[in-house]
Amino acid sequence: MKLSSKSALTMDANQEDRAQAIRDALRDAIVDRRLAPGTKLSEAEVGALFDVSRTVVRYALQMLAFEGLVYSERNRGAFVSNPSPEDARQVFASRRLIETGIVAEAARRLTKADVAAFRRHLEEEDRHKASRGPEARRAEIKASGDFHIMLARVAGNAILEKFMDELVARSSLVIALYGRSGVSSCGHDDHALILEALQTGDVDRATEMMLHHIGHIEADLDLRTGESLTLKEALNL
Amino acid sequence: MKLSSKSALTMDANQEDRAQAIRDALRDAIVDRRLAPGTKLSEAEVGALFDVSRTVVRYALQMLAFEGLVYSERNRGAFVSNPSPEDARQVFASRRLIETGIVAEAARRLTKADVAAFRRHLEEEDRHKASRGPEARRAEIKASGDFHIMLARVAGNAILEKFMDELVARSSLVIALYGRSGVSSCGHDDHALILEALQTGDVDRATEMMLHHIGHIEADLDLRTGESLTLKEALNL
DNA sequence: TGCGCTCATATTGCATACATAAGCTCAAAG
DNA sequence: CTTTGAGCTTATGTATGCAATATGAGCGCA
Repeated sequence: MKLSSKSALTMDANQEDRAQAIRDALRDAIVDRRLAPGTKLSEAEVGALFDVSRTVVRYALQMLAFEGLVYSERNRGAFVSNPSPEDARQVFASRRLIETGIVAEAARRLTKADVAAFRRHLEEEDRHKASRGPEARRAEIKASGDFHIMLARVAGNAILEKFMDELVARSSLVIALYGRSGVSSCGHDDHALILEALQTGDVDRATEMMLHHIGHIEADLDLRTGESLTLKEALNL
Repeated sequence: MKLSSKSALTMDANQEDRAQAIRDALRDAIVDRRLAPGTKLSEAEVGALFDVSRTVVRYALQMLAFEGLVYSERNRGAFVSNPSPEDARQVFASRRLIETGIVAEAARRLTKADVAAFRRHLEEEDRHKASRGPEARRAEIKASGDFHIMLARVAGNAILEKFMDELVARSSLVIALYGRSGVSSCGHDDHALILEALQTGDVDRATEMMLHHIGHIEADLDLRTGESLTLKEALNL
């Protein structure tokens, strides 16, 4: 079953890690909400879909578990994470802290090439924002996260960059779960404002913009649904 | 070969994950410098030492790779990480950022029980500091890291706590590699000062103490040794 | 009817076997 | 004497088989 080629996954020059490809595919699916929180990710099933053995699948699932997108219980298997409202708050509290530092460092290191890359990225974000349909919205959310990952890369700290990768992925899941408006991520062109502040070297303003931005995202969440979601969790478990 | 029992590992109520036990044992060995950076961690060899199959070992090695204590190259195997001076700087830059946030949050949440636990811990640290011998120094370094992990736990953010786990482990490796004085971690009773500031609710002072503390640790490193270590890297690879 | 128990089934945990790539030895040629 | 390459050796990547455990059905009993 060559379902692997159907999975939006290239698998092309596949001499490289298939486990990583599977991880990416699953991550996309989770972040895009195609896989609902609580969904069981059976090793055999995933393996059949990608035409690999359980060994490789286990490897991919373990990576996702480290990122927090999947949780696994011994002798029970792996499931798509179902972050609680408290988890969501912690994700954004962490982002406030880390992205503040990233902005400060990125402001010092920003090159003209970086600015150009950011501009291109913002244009792409706008394109997706202008388009309609679920596919465009998917792309928009992904691009929105990529902005923050780009910023982390500019900051030049590989560790913080890794942390941001994880936080962005978790954020996407949280937004998918608790997001109210469709275009939850960046209705305010916050990214453009942040870039502008960074260009002028105004670190304080860039930091403030970043905090506002994160605030916007979090404000769009509906984290007060406690009861029904707790019930849902119970059902999923 | 019941070498597993020799490995300072309990393996006692071993119905739980052996992979995790192996990971912990390897982590301790790496952090304690019993395993030199660059050392190859052969799956078969580790498996023989712990009397488990390669499957379990791979799982443990993968976890360590995620933590950054081990790096693995495809078709070549896993090796103890050999962080560069730049890596070391990034570790401490990350710690400055994250521990600042942790201190602020911990100050708000600190309970009397927490204070008591910290006091007990500081006494233990002092005991180790007073003792002589490599074993005591090992224990001291470990206890020093545990202080920061305890603090992260008090802050009540599971994500930041996980990040700190990783950063403390990486720090230990870096200190083992580049530390100048033996008692590199906390010659100044910084931990006591931090706790004191936290107790009085003086967040600014606690933050300042923390930054000083991290500064002390980093100042004790000799990160300017570039050449000889690069050579060593070449030899190890 | 409701509760608990046993057994069947499916899935994971782990070990092992096979496939494949990297490294090494040694020899031969320039 | 150096260097290059073929073949061997060893270790990793992957698949698969077996044992152990959790889930669910069916049945018996209060």
